[in-house]
Formats: sequence, C-alpha cells, structure tokens
Amino acid sequence: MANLKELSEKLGLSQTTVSRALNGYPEVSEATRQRVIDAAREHNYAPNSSARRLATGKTRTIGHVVPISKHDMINPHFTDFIAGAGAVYNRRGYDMLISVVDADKETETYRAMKRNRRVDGVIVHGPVANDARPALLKSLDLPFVVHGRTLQDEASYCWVDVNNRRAFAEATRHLIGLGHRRIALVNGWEHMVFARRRREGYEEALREAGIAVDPLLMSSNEMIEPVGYEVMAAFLQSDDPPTAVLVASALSALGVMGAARENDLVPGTDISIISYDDNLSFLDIGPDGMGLTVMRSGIGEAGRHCADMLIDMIEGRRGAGHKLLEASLVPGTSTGPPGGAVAGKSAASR
Amino acid sequence: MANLKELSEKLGLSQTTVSRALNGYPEVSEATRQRVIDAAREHNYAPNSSARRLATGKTRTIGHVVPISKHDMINPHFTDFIAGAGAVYNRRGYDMLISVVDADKETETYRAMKRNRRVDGVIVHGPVANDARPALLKSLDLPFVVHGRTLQDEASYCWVDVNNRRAFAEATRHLIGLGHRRIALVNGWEHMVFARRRREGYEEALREAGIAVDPLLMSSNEMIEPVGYEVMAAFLQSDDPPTAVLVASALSALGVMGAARENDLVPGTDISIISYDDNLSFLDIGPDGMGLTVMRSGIGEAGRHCADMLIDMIEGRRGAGHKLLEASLVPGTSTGPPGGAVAGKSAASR
DNA sequence: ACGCGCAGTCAAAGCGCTTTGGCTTGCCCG
DNA sequence: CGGGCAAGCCAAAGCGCTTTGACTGCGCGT
Repeated sequence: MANLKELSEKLGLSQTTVSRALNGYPEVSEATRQRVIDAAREHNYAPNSSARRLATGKTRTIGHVVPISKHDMINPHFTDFIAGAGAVYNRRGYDMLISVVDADKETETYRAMKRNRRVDGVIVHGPVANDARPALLKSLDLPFVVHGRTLQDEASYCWVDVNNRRAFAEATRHLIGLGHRRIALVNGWEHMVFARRRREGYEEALREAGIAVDPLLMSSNEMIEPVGYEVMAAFLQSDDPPTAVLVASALSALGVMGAARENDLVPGTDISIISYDDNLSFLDIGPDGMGLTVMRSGIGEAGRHCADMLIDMIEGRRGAGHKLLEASLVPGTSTGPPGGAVAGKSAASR
Repeated sequence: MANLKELSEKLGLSQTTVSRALNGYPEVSEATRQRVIDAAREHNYAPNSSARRLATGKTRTIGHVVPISKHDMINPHFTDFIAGAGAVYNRRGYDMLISVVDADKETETYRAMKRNRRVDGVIVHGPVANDARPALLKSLDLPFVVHGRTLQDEASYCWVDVNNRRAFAEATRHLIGLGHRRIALVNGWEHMVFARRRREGYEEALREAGIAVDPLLMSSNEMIEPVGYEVMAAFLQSDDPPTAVLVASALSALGVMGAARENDLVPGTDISIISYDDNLSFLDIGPDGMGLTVMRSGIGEAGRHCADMLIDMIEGRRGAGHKLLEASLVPGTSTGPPGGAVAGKSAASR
C-alpha cells in the first residue's frame, strides 16, 4: 500500500482520521484506531518520511559531522560513541546522519545542514582549544551538544564531558600513594581540550605532593599504538627514567606496555602503568583483559548522554545543560610500589 | 530567505524558472541563470531537502545498518570503511544514514527503511555463511551492495570484496618459500565468510606444498588484541610449536607479537609473523610502524568502491556488479627463514 | 505575408503527509 | 423539549519543491 489516501479509502475513513489514529491522537475512538492500525499492518503501510518531514517541519534527524584529517583517519573512539548515541536515536525514533568531510569544510557543512533543513540538531565532536563551532552553531540557531568542552564560555551551551582533570589527578595521586615520584605522562595532543585538562590534573596532583613537574616526563602526541611505543621507549632510555607512567589512551597503553616488555620491565613490579580507558570495545582491556590498571569512563555512555540531551533540547524539554561524568579507577596488576627493579625479577613471579 | 516562492517573487520570475536555473536545466537562458544563482547566494537560499525529496521521490541517502552485538561492540574496521564511503557520498551529493540496531532487529530495520522510503539503497556489512539479507533486499526491491560476499549466489547481486582466498594462499606460500612447514593460522570467526575463505587459501597453499593441515595450528576467534595474545601463547606452549604464524587482523597481530615477545622470540628471527592488514588508520602498522610483514588491502578503498557501485546502480548506470580487490604483500621485518632459534640470537642483531 | 519552430518563461498540478477549523451526532441537563 | 457540549469524524489548506503542458515572442524559410 503506497499512501495514506489509498489506505483511508480502503477503510472508508478520511485521511485525517487515519493519520490521527496512527499518530495516537486522542480524538479518534479506540475502536477506529484499532481498525486503522490493523489495516495499516495488513497492508504494510507506513508514512512516507519525506512527506511527513515536509508537513511537520521536523526532520527527526541528528547530524554528526566528522572531519577527516590527513591519512583519512577517523578517531577510533568515534565508533563507540556512535554505538551509544545510535542506541538512543533508535529508541527515541531519530535518525543519525553522518557527514564525513575534509577538516576545512566543517563550517560549510554545518551551514548547509541548516540551510537545507536536513537535521534538527548536531553533535559536536572533539572540541579544540579555541573552538569556533559553538559560536557558529549558536549564530545559525542550530541546536547542538558538544561532546567535551571548549575552554571558554562552557556555561553558554550544552555539553557532556568526563571530568578529565579530576580523573588524571586521581590517577596521579594513586601512583603517588604507592610511593612513586618519577611519574611520566603520555598524553594526547594538547590542542584537544581534554588533553589539556588531563595534564592540569596530573600537574595538580604532583604539586599537591610537592613533586616538581618535569617536562622531560611529559609528552603530547597522537594517541595510537606506535606512538605510545616510541614515547615510552624514549622515556626508558633517559637518564632518570620514570618508575610509573600515566597514559591517556588504551591504544597508546598498548604501545607503552610493548616498550616496557621490550626492556624486560614487568608492569606492576618494575614499572607501574595506569591508563585512561575509554572502554573501547575492540580492545577489551581491563579486569580480564591485559590486566592494566585503568581510569575508566565508557565513551558509549557519553554518546548516550549527548543524544538524550540533544533530543530533549530539540523537543523543548530543556533539561540540564551539562553533564560531567566521573571516571573510576579500576585496579589491575600493572601498578604497584616502585623499586621492583631493585627487588629483582623474583617479585615478578609472585 | 526561506523558500523558492519568495526568491522567485523577489526576482520577478516564476518558481519553475528559478528551480530550473538552480538545477542546471538547459531551457533557461544563461543570463537568467546567473541572475538566479547570484540572488540565491545573496539571500542564502537553498532548497528544503524534505520538500525536494517528496517531489522527486529520491532521498539521495544511503543506509548502513550496523548490528550491535553483545558488549555493544561495533567492528572497529567499520570506521575506516565509513571514511571511504563517506568521501564518495560527499562528492556525489548523497547522505549517509547509519542505523545502529540490535542484531536481531536487522531485517525489520531494512523493511522499515523501505516502507518509509528513507533511503535509496543500503550497504550490507559483514556477510555471514548463510546470509539472508541479499534475498530479503531483493524481495524488498531495495538496491544494495554487499561488502564481502556470501557463499551462495554471489553472481546474483553486487558486491565488493577482497580476494581473501588468494591473499592467504599467497601469504602462506611466502612463508613456505622461506622454508617454514609449521605454519599456524590465527583466524577470525569462521561464520564470517571472509574468514572461511582465508582458511581455504591457507589450506590450499599448504596442500600444494604437500604439508598436512594441522587443526592444532588453527584457531578461529574474535579478532581483538587479547584474544590474539592468548591464542598465540597457547600455540607456543604446545609440543610442536609453529615457526611461523599467519594472522587475520592487525589487532590480533598486536596480541600475537606480544605473546612472542613474552616468550623471548624475536619476530623475523625466532618466529615469522605475517598479518593481514586492513590498513586501520589508528594502528598504522606496516613499513614504518611495528615492522610487520603484512598482506594489505585498504578497507577505506573497499568503502569507496561500495559507495560508487551503489550510487551507480541507483542512478541507473548499472556498472559492473562485482569488484574483487587484490591484497598485496608488504614485506616487513617480522618474517624470515625458520630456525632462527637454532641459529641463535646473534641473527637478531643483524 | 504567413506559418513554423525554437528559446524562454509560466501557471498549475502534483508529491504524501499534518493540521486547522468545521460539521454531525448523540446525550445530558435544566 | 430544546440548548449545550463532547466525541468522533471530515474537507481542505498547507508544507516547499519538481515537472508537465502550455503560452509568448521572435527569427526564418518560402
């Protein structure tokens, strides 16, 4: 059955009534509604979404613009975010529109989305230090939620973020509590706001404990496996190597662990490693994984929150505009008191 | 400027003419067209996509339904595929609609996409042995391209696939050529068709060389890092361990390498490792990465081919219905003749 | 001088839905 | 018994675009 008209004719009802019955309006009797619903199912009728959108002016679609950087790389965390957000869209009857564009075409893409009325709102990914997107989207009057926060005006728009500062401070304190004083930081690029906050948390905890911040123990780089490996290898070759290292991503941690192993250092004994873990589904580190001690906050959960918040906005239930998620420390076997190297390998067999 | 009507009034032209001018129809004079285009830009006009879709009956949207399995996992390869396909959609003016659904709701999702006329076509991901989707989509008359192939009727629909059988046969031959005879296979789940073809290729090459296929040297499992580690560790502890191992995914290879290192085996000397590499952007193994020898075929490229093929179908240019991509061997330092363990570590320093 | 074809334009009819503003009933109550 | 009022239904007017079919000049061949 192609359209409302035919269905209503078949039923001997008006289009109005059929439409209302299907959309759950109260001014149609229950008996009629049931008859309509049955007929719709029987004839495999469903409204044409373009027509519906045109009539209502709502698209029930959320846009995600994904800038693609050099090397065609999409942040792997994106997948898990999408999984979380997608589940919510599904449940609430929204579509997810993904636009993969060159990094320099991003603003034009938002403009076009607005002009063509293709989406009801958008999610902003990976805010950077002086991010122009919030202002742009406000000026376009296109509802949005930022996954993360910019540095300025964070009160002026909606966001969902992890308390990165706190997470890294806590992780650092954990290592300090174990007795470490040479603690390295393998961070992501600091033009990303979350990386900057992470460093702040790390430095805060060091300062609290009266430990000098040593730039030689800090790196800011791409969060991928090979880079983690190289950075760690360099740290280990320095004059005064760290006894513990805080890593910003599970992917990097993979490389860090590799470098440690290569230097015959047993994690948890000869070296302590604690990683931030976005709970990437395809790595599955953690308790029963590779035994890493991690600060964990699922990125899928962030996706769910973003989606719910944005839809609430769009539908006029202006809920809380911010959500700060806390990461939690999940102990593994990769952390322990320092000095394992002195105590000797015997400790490793314990 | 909200709509065509206003714009045409402002120009003193009919909606027809303005629409035609904007859409590049020939029956409007160049002078007029230019005037219209300028005015459209000046007033920031762009057609309402819902209205256009309703009028034309085309959505210019491609659907991807992504089944989400236990643990909310989306295949990480998906990201790169999307990047490739997304670039094509962009270039050709299509939107990408992604629907993340419970694995058991997949068919219903396709049905709904058709009923609501939400998409012009779909891409089918991850075909399994007896995949019902091609038949379903054919019966729905919804254009589709499969990324991969099913086992039956592969001639009856469009697909883009890598010659997995050949790739694994070649990789195995490479190892055999180096002198290996105990060659292990760390494969993905064999209900996935590509994994099955990979095993066939592997077995074919062994048989050619008169080497018995040993089930103890074969595993079929999830292609993630921790699993790769465990499988490899088990192989190495067996009575007659392999001297070479063929791995189905870079992610698994990470684990395999780890297990090798843990057993003090230097890749390329004590053990040969060759991995299939989908060229995952966030791993960046290969030449300047971790030195793995790989069989490579970019998954982003597959995405591009799928997108182009599907759009060609939709637009009526029924091009070639199949595309078989060949993977190519990229030599690294992780392969070498067997017996390195006998020749001693000295060889490693070479 | 006349008709013809062509380039350029337009009015109006959809596309398939939602929604406004009535129009019937039937029933209750004064 | 008549007016008022829900409850239930409907016709028709959009939503903003594309596309059909028709109309106007105008130059050209005969």
